[in-house]
Amino acid sequence: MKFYKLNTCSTCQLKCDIYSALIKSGREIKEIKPLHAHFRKHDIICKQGSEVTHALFLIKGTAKLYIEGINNRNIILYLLKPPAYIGLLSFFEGNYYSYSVTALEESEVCFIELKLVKDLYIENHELLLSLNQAFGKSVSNIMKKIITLNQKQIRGRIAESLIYLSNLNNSHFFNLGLTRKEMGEMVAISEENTVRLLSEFAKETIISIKGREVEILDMPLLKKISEVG
Amino acid sequence: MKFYKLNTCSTCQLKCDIYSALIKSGREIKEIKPLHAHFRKHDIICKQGSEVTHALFLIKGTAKLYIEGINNRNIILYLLKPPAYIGLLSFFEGNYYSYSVTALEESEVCFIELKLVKDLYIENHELLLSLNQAFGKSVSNIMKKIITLNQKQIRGRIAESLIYLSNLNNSHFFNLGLTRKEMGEMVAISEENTVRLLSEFAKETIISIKGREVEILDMPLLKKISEVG
DNA sequence: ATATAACATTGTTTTAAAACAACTTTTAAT
DNA sequence: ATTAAAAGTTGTTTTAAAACAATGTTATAT
Repeated sequence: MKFYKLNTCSTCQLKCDIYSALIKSGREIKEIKPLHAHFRKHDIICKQGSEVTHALFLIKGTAKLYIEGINNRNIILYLLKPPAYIGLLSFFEGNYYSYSVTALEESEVCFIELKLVKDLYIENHELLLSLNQAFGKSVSNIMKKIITLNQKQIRGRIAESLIYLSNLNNSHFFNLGLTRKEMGEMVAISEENTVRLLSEFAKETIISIKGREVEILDMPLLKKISEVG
Repeated sequence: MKFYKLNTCSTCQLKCDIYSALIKSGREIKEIKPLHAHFRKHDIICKQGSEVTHALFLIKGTAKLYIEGINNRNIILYLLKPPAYIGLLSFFEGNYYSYSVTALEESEVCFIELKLVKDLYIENHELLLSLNQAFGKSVSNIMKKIITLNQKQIRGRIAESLIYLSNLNNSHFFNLGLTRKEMGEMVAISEENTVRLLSEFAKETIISIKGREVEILDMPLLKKISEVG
């Protein structure tokens, strides 16, 4: 986190659930004291094992959420684009993050004091329910991920992550936004095999790839590959 | 589920959080209409993909919670012993179970209408918070599991599951309660390698095993093996 | 009591994917 | 503009674990 500034919700374009809850609660906006922090590429937004002190909300940019494993090997669970709760999975869990989040590009994050959020959702169960919804959705995705990582072959796994990125970008044409290594970390594949498979898919004209610019040429086939394993 | 009976909370020895919330809410106990169902060994308590209609609470017995993967290959996430919320992870998520739960021995499960629980926790955020706590705890365990499954070698993984079972039973001497195949499913190892490793550990006098009766003889070494990978 | 199915074991072969190595290209910093 | 450091690529070797195969053992049901 290189620099940050105090912000007010009034000037923030992205009205989050917490803001709505605040308004409903009849409290003063100034009570919220949101801190907007800027993160540069590669900056750590929150660190596995560290204490959860604020609710974090991604306002701008992209970030990767990953578990830090053994021998500096990471597994990326998913990518975050605004609006997104960053600390969500660790939020109810307890006091420490069970994963890390790092900015993939210039990003902006709103820090809201945890105590305030807790006070708010005790008054306003709608907020809590909406947090729970998002929470549960993540869990469901993680279940699918466990199966993918353990039971699909690398070809199917790479196919799957290409589909994931295509959905995330709402287009068959998109920029990876990740290094080949990170791309591999999304589905627990070595960097080398990631490169190899992307080239393979390109040679088979399933995708076209130039640098990090990808176009999916045959989505049905890609889906098939991803399903078979 | 072979047979079941209507029960009242008054006769139930295991006073759950839902019961406490009900009392606090000032409602009548009879409102809760809990259905106690008996399950035999191998019976499915809830099925991946099916609708979530009740809150399930394990009262007696043991059950395995697992994801059904590709080609009938399952991954057991954890075992359940009373008192335990069964449907918890899918509870907030939405309408369908993202995993299955099956009884490992004669078990008893209390079914409580979902609507009632939701009404209750909207009135009583303590209930919701306690559900969330348990929920978050599960998530944290799953994170660790992902790393274990992907980054540890089978020796380390078997060591880990032996430690897990030892903790679950609060003793260095316990009955596996699982077939070798299921034991393997806890850490994504083939049945054959599971057998092999258990014999190997026995030969190295790290454990002693006769049938399903296990005694851990050298816990420090087992922990070391589990940590190294 | 006997048959049948489920569970357990052990040695051997195959295979998928990592690791290694050597090199090129791109990007960032001074 | 030059150099250093990331990032990307491709062929080869190694390895861990699954799959296969064959057989033994223990439950379970009739």
